Amino acid sequence: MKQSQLFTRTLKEAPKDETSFNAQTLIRAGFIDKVGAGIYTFLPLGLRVMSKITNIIREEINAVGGQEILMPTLVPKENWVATGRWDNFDALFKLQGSDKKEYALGATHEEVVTPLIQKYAFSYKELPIAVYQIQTKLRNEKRAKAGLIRGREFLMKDLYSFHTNQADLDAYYEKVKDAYFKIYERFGLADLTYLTYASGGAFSKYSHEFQTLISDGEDHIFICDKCHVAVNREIIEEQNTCPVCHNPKLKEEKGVEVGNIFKLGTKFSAAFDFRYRDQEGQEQDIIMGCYGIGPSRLMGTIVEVYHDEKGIIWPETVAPFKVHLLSLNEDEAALKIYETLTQAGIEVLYDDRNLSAGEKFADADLIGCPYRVLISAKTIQVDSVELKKRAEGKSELIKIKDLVAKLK
RNA sequence: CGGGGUGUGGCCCAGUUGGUCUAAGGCGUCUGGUUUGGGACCAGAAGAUCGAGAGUUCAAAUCUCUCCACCCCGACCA
Repeated sequence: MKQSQLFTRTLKEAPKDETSFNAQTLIRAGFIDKVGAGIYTFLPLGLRVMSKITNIIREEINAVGGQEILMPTLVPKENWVATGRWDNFDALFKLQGSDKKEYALGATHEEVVTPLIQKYAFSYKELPIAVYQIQTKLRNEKRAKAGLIRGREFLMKDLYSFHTNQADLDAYYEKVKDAYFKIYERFGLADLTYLTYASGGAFSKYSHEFQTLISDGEDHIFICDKCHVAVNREIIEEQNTCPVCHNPKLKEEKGVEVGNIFKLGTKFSAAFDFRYRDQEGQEQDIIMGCYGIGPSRLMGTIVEVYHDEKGIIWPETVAPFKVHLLSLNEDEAALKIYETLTQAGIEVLYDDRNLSAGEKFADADLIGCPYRVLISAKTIQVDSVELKKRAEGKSELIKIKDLVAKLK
């Protein structure tokens, strides 16, 4: 991509109607645009990052047998009434169709997925089933805050599993837990992300959150350094030692919830009277699990974790482009390198704009591609370019002919 | 939803004891030229119903009332 053609551009100063680092920086760097409180447009750079994030999630959820579907945003009132949430879920956006029929915008999808699976899974032979979607969720949060961390409209991967018995759910739950850590590992967040014990509601002792430590986090958690697990503030009263090793010395930290997995038991299947026939022909309860992870929130979290005073430092797995190519008055040679790298399958953002060197450097640091390739009169004299990692201070001269191999 | 704060060209902001505001400056944008190793320089230009509405006044960005939007703290986050 040539930067002269990229929609949109960077800002020198952040708009003052955001104070969180992730929102300020993503807006300044041209990844997102703010539409209202907790409502954002994802611009080309931002959407590229989002696609990288969702693809990684997709791969790992597919690997544990999740099948991707896409459910509607518009969910009829009767579905919510069936589970009692029409009146109890106060973050629902409700609206009325031209036929006076009422709907709520999808804030979560147990109300859609449960009757969906019910139409197909009559027998133990069909089970277990796990389906998921990556879809925009709408929640009427009383206070949106912290940029992408808590929006009123946000992207969510929600996986739902249906089982014939508790042991099967328990086993699958552990598989998904492992998949989540693989996902965080690929975002470079595994070290900072703690499996966190949270309230399990009526059907299990605990649910599990995945909390990533950030200085600006909205949640308070109590971590055990030895076991790399934590306890959420809501249950610290009853669980004041490490749930794994019973270490009583838990350290309070601030985190952001980047995932949540939940054993739902029969709560939703019962609401829809969803049962199956076992081998003896007897009717049995369906046991459910649900597993959420928010790609847009993750994007904000990654920015909160990976940055310096100059801008973002994207992990290579989610960077909008791998390479930012800067030309200092060597446009002809730079274009050749751009084409060579692109043909080699390397994602390049080529800054072909007629700007001062300092401005190009500043933008490259702000946008945060992992590698910066610089070509100037100085480097061209020795048939080279200067290669610098965004995360590191030093740069090295690389022969132009070796560049593709170096970056592959 | 309770408390606090802020609204002035696309962005940052000066002005807010009413009058000299026909609203200043910086960034960005456009035109022309000179520039190019860390946010260059010169010359010129465009761009604002001062968040909205109502009111007070000879006179309102400035005072009053109502509303709206956004930010922060808290509550909430099934």
